[in-house]
Amino acid sequence: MAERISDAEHAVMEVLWDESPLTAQDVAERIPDTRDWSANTVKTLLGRLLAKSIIAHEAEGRRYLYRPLVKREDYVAGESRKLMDRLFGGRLSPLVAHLADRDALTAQDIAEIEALLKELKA
Amino acid sequence: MAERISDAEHAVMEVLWDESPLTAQDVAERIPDTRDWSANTVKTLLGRLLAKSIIAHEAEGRRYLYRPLVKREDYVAGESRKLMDRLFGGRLSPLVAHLADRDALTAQDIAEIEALLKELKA
DNA sequence: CCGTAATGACTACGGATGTAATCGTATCGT
DNA sequence: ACGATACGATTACATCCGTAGTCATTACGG
Repeated sequence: MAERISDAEHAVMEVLWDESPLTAQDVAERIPDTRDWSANTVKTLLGRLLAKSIIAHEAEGRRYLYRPLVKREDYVAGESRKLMDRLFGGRLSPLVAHLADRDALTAQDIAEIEALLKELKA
Repeated sequence: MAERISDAEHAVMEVLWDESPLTAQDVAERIPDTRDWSANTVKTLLGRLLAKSIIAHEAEGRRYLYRPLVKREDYVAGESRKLMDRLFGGRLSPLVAHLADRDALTAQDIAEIEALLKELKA
């Protein structure tokens, strides 16, 4: 189950998380243009994701409709945690400190995070 | 310059960031036991990091002392930003929301982050 | 019915990665 | 001086990844 999603595969997943089920062609069309992929490339990636049981497909006539089996939520949670563990000893505050330091924060971000924390304390 | 550091290479870097310069053998000894690597494996990784100019070596007698050329700070910043961009549209607050939600932050974590934000607003 | 296009399956292939063995040489102990 | 040893350099090799081409089959237009 805990199969790894590669970078290219992730691009496919983002499409399917955004909308599903989709045919292979639909997926290919929705891949951001910055990735200049042939339709075949997308099909290969769908095949690999299938093999890893990260997505599933059901026949629709002579082709397939693809849908995610893994929730974006869970993927994102896993990746975030891995980063936090690997680079920040599993603690969130150093991560925040780090990014905050590098001026990744707007005033709105700050307000949002503060609200969040207030919520947590309550 | 912007050469990628693989996962195995990262383990080597952590050792060198913690203490340097070190000989290949010193590095091998300091690799966490969970990675059950032969000394040769470590040397291969040092060689690859050298090739990518992520570390440097200077002769010490008939062997080398290795030291990082890239600061951990910078590496960590890059990785954090990549994650944030890839999964959270480049915004920090959803990341915090996510991790906060999934895992109890200690009161201390909360306090630390709040202090940080207060600092930023000032 | 027949050629053509669409579609999934299979195959390809260079580069990165994880993990090491082997080789050549310099050194150290005796 | 000689054999054992310690090192770096070179080579190995299976797997994964990015990117795609080719093949077989089926449906569709004419």
